[in-house]
Amino acid sequence: MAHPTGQKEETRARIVENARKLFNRRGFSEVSIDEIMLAAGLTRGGFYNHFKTKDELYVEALQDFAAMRESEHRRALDEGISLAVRVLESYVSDDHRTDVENQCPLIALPSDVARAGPQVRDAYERVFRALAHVFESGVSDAEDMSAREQSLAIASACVGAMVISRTIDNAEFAEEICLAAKKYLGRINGWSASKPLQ
Amino acid sequence: MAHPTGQKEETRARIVENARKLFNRRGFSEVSIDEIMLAAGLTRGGFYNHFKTKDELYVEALQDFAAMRESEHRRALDEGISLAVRVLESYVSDDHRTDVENQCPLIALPSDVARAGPQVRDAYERVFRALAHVFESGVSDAEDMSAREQSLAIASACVGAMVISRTIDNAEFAEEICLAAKKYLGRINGWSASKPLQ
DNA sequence: TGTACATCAGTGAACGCGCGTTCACTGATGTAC
DNA sequence: TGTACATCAGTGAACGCGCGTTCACTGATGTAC
Repeated sequence: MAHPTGQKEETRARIVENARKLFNRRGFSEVSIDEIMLAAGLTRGGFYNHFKTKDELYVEALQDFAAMRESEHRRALDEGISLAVRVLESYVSDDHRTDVENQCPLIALPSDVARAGPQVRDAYERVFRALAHVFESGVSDAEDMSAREQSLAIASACVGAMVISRTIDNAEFAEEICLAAKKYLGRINGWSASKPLQ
Repeated sequence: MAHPTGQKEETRARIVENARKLFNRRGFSEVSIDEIMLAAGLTRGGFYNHFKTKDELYVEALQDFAAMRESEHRRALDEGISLAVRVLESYVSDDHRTDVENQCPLIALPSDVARAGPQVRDAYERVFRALAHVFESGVSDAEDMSAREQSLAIASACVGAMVISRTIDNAEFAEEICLAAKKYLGRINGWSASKPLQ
């Protein structure tokens, strides 16, 4: 080893982070390796010291996000915090809509992922499961619908509202959709910011 | 005019239709003009007799879909048919999920459109408004939420369920999400296949 | 009705360009002695 | 402690390839006479 310990890992992480942000903003195939490396303060050629292919980086970027979210949720759970309300509030929000770089990839990349390989799709599914899991703990089993079923519907509704509002050009209408969805879901579940569960 | 009347229009429509299906399946930038023209039984070079750029075709494909849906809805309205239930049933369904080529572009192309120009995004918005409009007629104003607000939430929830379930690799899970969302939305609104509104 | 001509939808080769990937090289830094 | 050497993360030129777009050409068909 003729290099400082951990430097390679740090560089790799920097590439992944910059890639995630660029992918979020402009999509997988529209972002070149050149751009990613430049954003990370490096040059084209070095990419292949870290990744075998561009696809491998894509998987990595999604897994990274999934792991981050999972550990956030685990931490909150350990502290006994009920997340359902606060996740709904922050996920389906104008801040989240406009913060493109750090947006949830469920929102930023659905079409890209739908056409990608199984590893990429698995990583995406993992992010979705984490989101649904949060809601599952915020609802109760009902006679005609299990908490799990409800959580899948709620999570996909959150994603849908954000996907649509990110795609709509008209900011006012985008915001309206965002707010309507938040209100609708909160109302159904008896959730509100002022009256959090537990 | 040294050519049969309407032939050029017919050819153009064939190109648009094939493009729409290919875009739905694989996305805008992943489909080449060569492929589209081949699918329409023509060769590369002729494309520019019909369109100035590839982007123009993209707009056309979306507008075509929007117009089709709008006229379908108008026809149903004229016949006094309430569409909310039947659109929910058919939109959030496994048939719709797997029929990739004829799928609603709201589901197939959100990320692509989010990065496209204003004309493309306007055409996409038009498709969404048509969907929301259908639901608006199926709900009533409530004390805390107008019918319009509810319809935006419902429409975006439908799209979300389908976007997620199309992206998920695992068919069983995809189907579960689809069914859960349909059940959830139907139940909230007192809609069911056996008990349609009106 | 028959013939010469004009039109233009469609053809296919060619062009630039950008991108993913490869590769020979560099030079800073850790290690052996 | 000081010096020679080995390593390997990072560099940047070069490669193929595919794609959007252009363009000179073709040939079937409608029109003029």
